[in-house]
Amino acid sequence: MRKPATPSNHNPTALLRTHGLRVTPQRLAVAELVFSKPMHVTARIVHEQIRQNHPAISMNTVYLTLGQFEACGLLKRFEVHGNIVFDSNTSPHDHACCNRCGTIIDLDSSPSASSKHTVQLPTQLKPWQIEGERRIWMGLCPDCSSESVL
Amino acid sequence: MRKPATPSNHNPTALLRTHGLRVTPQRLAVAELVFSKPMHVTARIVHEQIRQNHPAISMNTVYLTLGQFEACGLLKRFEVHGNIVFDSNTSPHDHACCNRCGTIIDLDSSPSASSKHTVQLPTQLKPWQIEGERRIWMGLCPDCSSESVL
DNA sequence: GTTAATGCAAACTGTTTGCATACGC
DNA sequence: GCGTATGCAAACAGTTTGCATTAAC
Repeated sequence: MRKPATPSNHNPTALLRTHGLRVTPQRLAVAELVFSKPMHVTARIVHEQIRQNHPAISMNTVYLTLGQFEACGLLKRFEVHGNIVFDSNTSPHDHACCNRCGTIIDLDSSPSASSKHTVQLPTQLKPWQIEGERRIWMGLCPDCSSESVL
Repeated sequence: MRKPATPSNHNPTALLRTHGLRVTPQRLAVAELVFSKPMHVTARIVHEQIRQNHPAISMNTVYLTLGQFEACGLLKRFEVHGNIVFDSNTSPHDHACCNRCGTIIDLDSSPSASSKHTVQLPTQLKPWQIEGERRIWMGLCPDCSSESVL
């Protein structure tokens, strides 16, 4: 039995260890949840989900854990409608958010879109030291927009 | 003395009246502040400013008034770092925000930029009913980035 | 006089902090 | 055993709500 050369995202324990984080049941549960697939979660959602198996987990722990995952580069944080949302897809991409149901989707960085990401720094920002850019589209998702017609 | 054909932004009283809002001293003070020039303000900032001349104005009134101005289309609301910011520039444009000092600037909709605004709807969003799009650049403004070198 | 705006206080949400205890290493 | 993670509670900021009073029309 040989250790894999690179830690797998599918092995939360290894993932925590390689980032210098102690492996605790709570942390493991959060990791299993948020790294199981690309997703967008708030602290509240994580807390509710984890509490099903760990009834005693506190919001404090959830916030701390998500913050540490972000500090490690495992999660990205953004805001929508005043809520902090953590995204397990850490590659640069835009989002769309449904104003009615709150669904958030990732937008592909298509070839044309990705060139946008790298080139089009507005000339006004040349004297700035830009660290990143966030773009979010707002509107109604297909489900909600069809409902609103009815 | 003749009434001008179109109400001027420089006449806050007329501005309120043409939008069906009663003219009260507090509302007038808020209007004079936020429409005097393009600016970005939070409810707290408005409250602090107005209180210098209207010591009794409440946060409730500020929130209500800003919300009404938004409903009338006189202000646009966006978020940055978890704060609700009201923008008296209601034409579509992007923002840049300094992560250190919090300064927010408007980005010009240059010819090339404005074409972006109209055309580049990601194909993924075709089944969506998109109402708008927000883009914000984060980083250090010229002042803060030069300080960080020292 | 009718209706809406105001101010006060309280409620509420999301987030952060302090601290004693429990537990991974 | 050492040092960090946890849970609890309290603090905190920003925002919203309820309601009696006041003021605009």
